[in-house]
Amino acid sequence: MDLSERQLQILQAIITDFVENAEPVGSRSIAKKYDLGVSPATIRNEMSDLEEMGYLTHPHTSAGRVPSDKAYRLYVNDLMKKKNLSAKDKRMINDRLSASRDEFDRTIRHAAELLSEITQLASFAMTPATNKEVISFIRLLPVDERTLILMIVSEGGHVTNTTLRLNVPYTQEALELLSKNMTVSYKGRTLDDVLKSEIIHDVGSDIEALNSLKGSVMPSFLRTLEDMLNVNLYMEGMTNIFKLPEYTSIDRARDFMELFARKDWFTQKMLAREDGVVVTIGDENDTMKDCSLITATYHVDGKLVGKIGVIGPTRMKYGEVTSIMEYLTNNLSEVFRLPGDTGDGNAGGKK
Amino acid sequence: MDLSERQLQILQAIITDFVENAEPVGSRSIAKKYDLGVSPATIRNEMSDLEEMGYLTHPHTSAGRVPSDKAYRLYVNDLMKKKNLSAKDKRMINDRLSASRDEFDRTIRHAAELLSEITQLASFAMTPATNKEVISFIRLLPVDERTLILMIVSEGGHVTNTTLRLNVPYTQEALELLSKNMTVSYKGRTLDDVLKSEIIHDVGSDIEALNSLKGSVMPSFLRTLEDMLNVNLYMEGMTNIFKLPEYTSIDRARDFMELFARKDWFTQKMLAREDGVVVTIGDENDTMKDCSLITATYHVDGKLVGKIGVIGPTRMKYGEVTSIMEYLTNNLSEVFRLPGDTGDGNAGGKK
DNA sequence: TGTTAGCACTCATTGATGCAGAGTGCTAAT
DNA sequence: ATTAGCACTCTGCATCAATGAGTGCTAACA
Repeated sequence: MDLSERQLQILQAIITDFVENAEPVGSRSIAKKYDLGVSPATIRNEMSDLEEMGYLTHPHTSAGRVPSDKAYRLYVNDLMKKKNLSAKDKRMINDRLSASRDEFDRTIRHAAELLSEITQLASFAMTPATNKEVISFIRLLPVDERTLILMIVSEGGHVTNTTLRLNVPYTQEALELLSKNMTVSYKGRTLDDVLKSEIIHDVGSDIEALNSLKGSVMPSFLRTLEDMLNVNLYMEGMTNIFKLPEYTSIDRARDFMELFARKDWFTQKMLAREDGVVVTIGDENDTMKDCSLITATYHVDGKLVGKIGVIGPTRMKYGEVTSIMEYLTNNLSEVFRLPGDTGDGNAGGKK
Repeated sequence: MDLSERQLQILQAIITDFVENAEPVGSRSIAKKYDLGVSPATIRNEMSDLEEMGYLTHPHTSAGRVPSDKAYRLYVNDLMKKKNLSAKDKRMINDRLSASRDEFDRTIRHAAELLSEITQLASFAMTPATNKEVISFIRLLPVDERTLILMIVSEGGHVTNTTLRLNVPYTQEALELLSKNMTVSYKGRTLDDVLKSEIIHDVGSDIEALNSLKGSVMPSFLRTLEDMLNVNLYMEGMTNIFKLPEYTSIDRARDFMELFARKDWFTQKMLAREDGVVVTIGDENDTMKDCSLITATYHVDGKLVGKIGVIGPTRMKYGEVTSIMEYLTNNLSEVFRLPGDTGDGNAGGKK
């Protein structure tokens, strides 16, 4: 039982209107504003049918209709048309992104800022990181006689470091030895691999000083590896949502904020989403039932995948936002493609 | 015109009561709850005097009294008595802090978490960083033929790194040369010194590849130096404030959140505060007029100074919170003192 | 048979009104 | 100097009626 052309038109009108004004929309105002050539009464009848089919709901008897999650889903799948970005927005994206093109994390953060600025919603961006990332090398650098820096670098150039302060002094030689020792052991392995395997304990040695140092460094090494999995998550424009009528209730607002205070949980959640532009609406998100979430992926050297996203109420300008995100991620992927690379994988990387 | 003993007692009672219940307190309830041996009428008279002197205010004629900023100031200076921490809190602080004692940033973050957990307020912690920090060495590490890591380490072991992606490939030799070259040039100088001076352009060389590489790296070097000034700021428990009655108004809550969205502004603000436990109340903070702010400093190797703080409404348990913060920062400073160090400065550091 | 006008009905919102309760300020008595 | 007593003020809450937006149904219409 498909929807008739007219029903689609009416549904679209209701969605458009509700997205704009955040208030239940009545038959009369639809008839007036959108030129459908039928009377309010007819629209009422159609609305009644649409409600029966689950596309609309009724806050109470004498209120107008509100689109349901199902309606938004239909809209996103079939009705929505991509909006062309304004020249201003395009320019802004181009300029702001390329301004910092040579510094990875900064670029990503700018992207999130841009996204929340343009959409006036809350946004986030995360750097690409997966448990499949491959360790390139490990360095231990001396600071003072008891302090040292542990640094792990992946093949993609992702760096994590920890400053360690030991109880006992170490020797320069032991440090260098361990540094090489560890690089040899772990180079080329994925994070996953290292974290799950027991090889940690394999790297025994006959040199006393080395073993002692190793004993101190290893626990932090593991934690630092885990840190590497904790991608950087930049959140921007969280306070934008306070401006929306759906969040004038303090409880709603608090729930929303608390969701994001749990950064790692949120990160996990987002990493699990599929690639490309993905829209989930209301109930489709098990938590955040009254939010919609749009995520998109960008590529680094045409391969490693990072995520960027927008969160807002289900009442959201899907067409606009997805267009912006598409443009933005394309631009990002472009920025992160090495010159001369055609996108065929990890070009330019170590063999 | 000092306050009489009785006036102080009454004022203290009002503050205690208001801090507890967040509601204007009347003469009758003071007389009942706090055993002052006088009738409500007497208390009323005294309250009237206290109001005239600016210690109390009146939301409206028939409401009870509310302590003013001036009253809180008096309380903090003279009336407040340090509270002994519960054994539970002490144990929690000891355990949680020392669990991660060897990893600096993690410890700091834990400290902020602890603080907001115990006080049920919003808290922050920042790692020590000053423009007086001294550069220890600079490393350039290869990732792939166009990607490299720029790493700056200060004498305190503070690390900042940036991953750079160049337009043209670099050579291994040039990289190593530049690395040494830069270390020689900047080692021992303070951040301030380097950022303000023009020496950046001095490091000319006759090797072509080196100069070209340097041209690409230098702008990022400066930005990375600036990043070093941007201390890490950890904010915790921001959502706690939603539970407070003074922030049930969405506008208040939004103002509060927006303050912290401006991280760098906030950081600057906090760095400017004096050392030790500092309490500023209401109007004493030029922004955040209805908040109180308590900051305290901790030491690293008895020298470098980091900050930790709590933000909440002026109605706050000053005695408790300051005690907690004192205990916590002492503990932190202890954790960050090298074994054997007696606190006489940068012990164990490079000569 | 699909469309529309008309009308009764529903329900949230708004503003006025009145009342209860908490608290003050003043006065007069102790 | 303290206190009891009382008039007065102001908020908060509940009640009530009016308003208006919007539906659902029925009957007329093309």
